[in-house]
Amino acid sequence: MLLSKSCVYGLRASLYLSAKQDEYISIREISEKLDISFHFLTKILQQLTADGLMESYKGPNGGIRLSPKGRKATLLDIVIAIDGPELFTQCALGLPGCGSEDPCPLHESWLGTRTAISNMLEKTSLEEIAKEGKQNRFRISAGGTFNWS
Amino acid sequence: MLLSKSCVYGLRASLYLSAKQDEYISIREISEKLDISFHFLTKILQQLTADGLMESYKGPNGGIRLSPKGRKATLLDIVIAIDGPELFTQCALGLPGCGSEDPCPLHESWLGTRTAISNMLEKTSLEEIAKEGKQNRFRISAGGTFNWS
DNA sequence: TTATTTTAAGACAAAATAGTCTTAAATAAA
DNA sequence: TTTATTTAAGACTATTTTGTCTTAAAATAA
Repeated sequence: MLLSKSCVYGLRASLYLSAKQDEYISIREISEKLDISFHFLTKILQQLTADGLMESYKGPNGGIRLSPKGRKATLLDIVIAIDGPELFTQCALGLPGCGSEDPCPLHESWLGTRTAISNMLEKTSLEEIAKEGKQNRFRISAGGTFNWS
Repeated sequence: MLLSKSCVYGLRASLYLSAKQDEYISIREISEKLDISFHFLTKILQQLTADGLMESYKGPNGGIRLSPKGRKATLLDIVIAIDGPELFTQCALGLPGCGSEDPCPLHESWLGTRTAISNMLEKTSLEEIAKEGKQNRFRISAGGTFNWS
């Protein structure tokens, strides 16, 4: 699996929030609409909040929203916040000493491939994806029922 | 992580065997040279044997070797035998209904990226990598002590 | 103030992955 | 035949990831 489940949940929730305005959205709503365990999602979003990508507010009409930083962020920022940077820094075979001077058999092509992965995640901000989403009605749930409006 | 640990161990053992002639190599030797748990490696290699990519022989001077099929195989064949094909067939967000008619935000670029990954793993057979390895002395262990000879 | 709604935090459980250990079966050599 | 060497098989443990549940803390409104 390229991305952990936690990471995928974090990405989908970020996409959900990107379609909303600045109001706080309850995690309960997100978890129900995207069919993700509420408590599990809460933990993941706490990470993103700690990272400054989201802002939360307690109490009635509280919830979570993307911070300004989060709106400018790309999917790569979310992935690194949750799964860490290893995918984009390490040898494909996990060999500590692998490098251009002493490469594993995959070294050269892995450099290109992992750049392709990071480009894929980096090329558009959440803000921009939200715009495209409103045009293209991108799927972000298994049921495909999310309304980008 | 792109590949599971089991998968990486299987790849490194395959590369080790690719450098050898047709004789049986003991799993003990591979596990010591590549610093992989012996019993764990045994299980992984049993999978590859069951898949017809390797051949094993019990008893003194027994061991394991690549089958003719295994010599012609690519790293992609090893990866699919151990981690399964999901990485190359599924949506990046794991959404069941994602497809060109109803895509997730990553759908289009993921098609290209996952092809890049599979090309990376598919472009050379173990046989060919072994030739290159003998020229380039590719690293396949953390210590980097493997002798392609 | 009191009750309600929400996130925060952390204990706990379940499932998947990774790793260890013991015994069985096959083979070869003494 | 007996012993040693090797893979096969499976029970078992440890760790990581995923998921659940309870309580605390903050905020709002009655």
